[in-house]
Amino acid sequence: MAAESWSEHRRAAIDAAATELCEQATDSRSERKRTGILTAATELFLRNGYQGTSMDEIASVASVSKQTVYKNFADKQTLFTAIVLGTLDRFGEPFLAAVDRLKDTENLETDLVELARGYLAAIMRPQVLRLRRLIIAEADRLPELARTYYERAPERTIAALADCFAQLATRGLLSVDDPLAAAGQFAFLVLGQPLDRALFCLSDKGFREADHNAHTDAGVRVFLAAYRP
Amino acid sequence: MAAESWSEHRRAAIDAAATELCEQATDSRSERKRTGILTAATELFLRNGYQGTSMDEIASVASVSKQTVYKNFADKQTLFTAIVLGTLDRFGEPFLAAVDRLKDTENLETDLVELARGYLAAIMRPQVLRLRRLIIAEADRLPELARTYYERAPERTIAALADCFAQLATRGLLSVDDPLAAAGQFAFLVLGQPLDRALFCLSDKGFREADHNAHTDAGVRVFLAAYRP
DNA sequence: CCGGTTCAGTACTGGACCGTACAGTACTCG
DNA sequence: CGAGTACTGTACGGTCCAGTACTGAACCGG
Repeated sequence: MAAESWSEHRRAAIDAAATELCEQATDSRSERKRTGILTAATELFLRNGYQGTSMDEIASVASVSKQTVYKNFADKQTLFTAIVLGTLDRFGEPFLAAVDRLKDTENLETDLVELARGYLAAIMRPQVLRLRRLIIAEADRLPELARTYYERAPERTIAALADCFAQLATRGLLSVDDPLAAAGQFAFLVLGQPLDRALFCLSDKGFREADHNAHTDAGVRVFLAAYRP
Repeated sequence: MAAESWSEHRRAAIDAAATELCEQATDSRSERKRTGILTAATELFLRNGYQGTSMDEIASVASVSKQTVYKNFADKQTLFTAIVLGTLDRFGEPFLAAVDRLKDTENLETDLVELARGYLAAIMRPQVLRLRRLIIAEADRLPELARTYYERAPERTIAALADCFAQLATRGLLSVDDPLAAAGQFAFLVLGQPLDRALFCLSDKGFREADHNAHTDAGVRVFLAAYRP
């Protein structure tokens, strides 16, 4: 039963990612309705939360009958997980590519700062923050989903960083004996405080770019102080 | 209106803290009922969340009529904020004292590791984690409460750490020019990854004490590499 | 021990919302 | 163009829950 629900998650996620990617191409009417439901539901879930969003509302915003919603998604949870896993994949990829590029850096310090700034900017986007909060909020009701998110977003990113740091170590640019630990330290030196604050004060725009840059630079400085050969 | 609701929060918090502190002393019947409601509601809110807890349930667990609940607390939100601010004060104090003691350390490295371990252990207690998740989950509905929690828990702790680091700097034991930034870095080197993971996988007991200690020690090592004179 | 207050128990109101049913309409494809 | 499918609109059943109303009983100060 758990496995069945799980494979359903996977399918839904793949569908979501696919439809999101090709936006509104040569799709039949059904497909267009489906994407309309997905975008409307994404918007509403991210803005009003899971409990705060009703299926009637989703149908209304998507300009679709409620019955059509239920024809495409068995129930509210299925729709929700489809959206979470879809947006997850959509936002995660670009940064992983940036991490991979860092392996070949010619100027570690500069590029590491740039990577860190991009990392922070990526995770501090309101949509990403809202998604994070949403999943944390529903982690009791949907533990499987929360775990999947954790594995496919933060953990995956840190693993990629670790891979990168290991590579840099073989090039003699870093001196790390435990790349995974170093990656975690790097991530939370850069993200920790802003992310924590944002989880509580999402509405607050108080953090300006300048602060973020200063914070990021200081974090990288500490990291390099510990791991520069 | 905002100010009024705010002062109500304050009063409720003070009441809660007071009643919690003197446990079950020489209180009149009303007071005993009130504490009963608070403990029952705390238990239920922390275990089942805000939406997952009904006022009927609270009354039932507290062995009290629903009307009595409403006589003591105007509505569900008021009761909730009273509990959050009460438990906040109850859990925050001990660690702040430990931070203060570090100012007079004779062996910085050892004591810093010990402090870090205590910090992590304190924040990884299930009750604290649940409270954190609860507040994050309701941050949209109760932004004022979320902000208050942030200021009185994480921010306050980091400020205390900064104060301590500044003191250690004057003693020549650390070399910090921005104590607040250093405190934030210390905090998230130690807490960041375990806390982030726990927010998503609360049920998962996967993190053992040994892992925590190794993680903490590594974090302190990085911190000292950057800030040792 | 007595008069007023407080409380338990319970029932009720009003509303939100998930998921389904159904009858009629629009679309698609052979 | 016609058969079959998908969609609309609306209404409905069932459930849950916050907050109120009311009655009789327990408590407490004087």
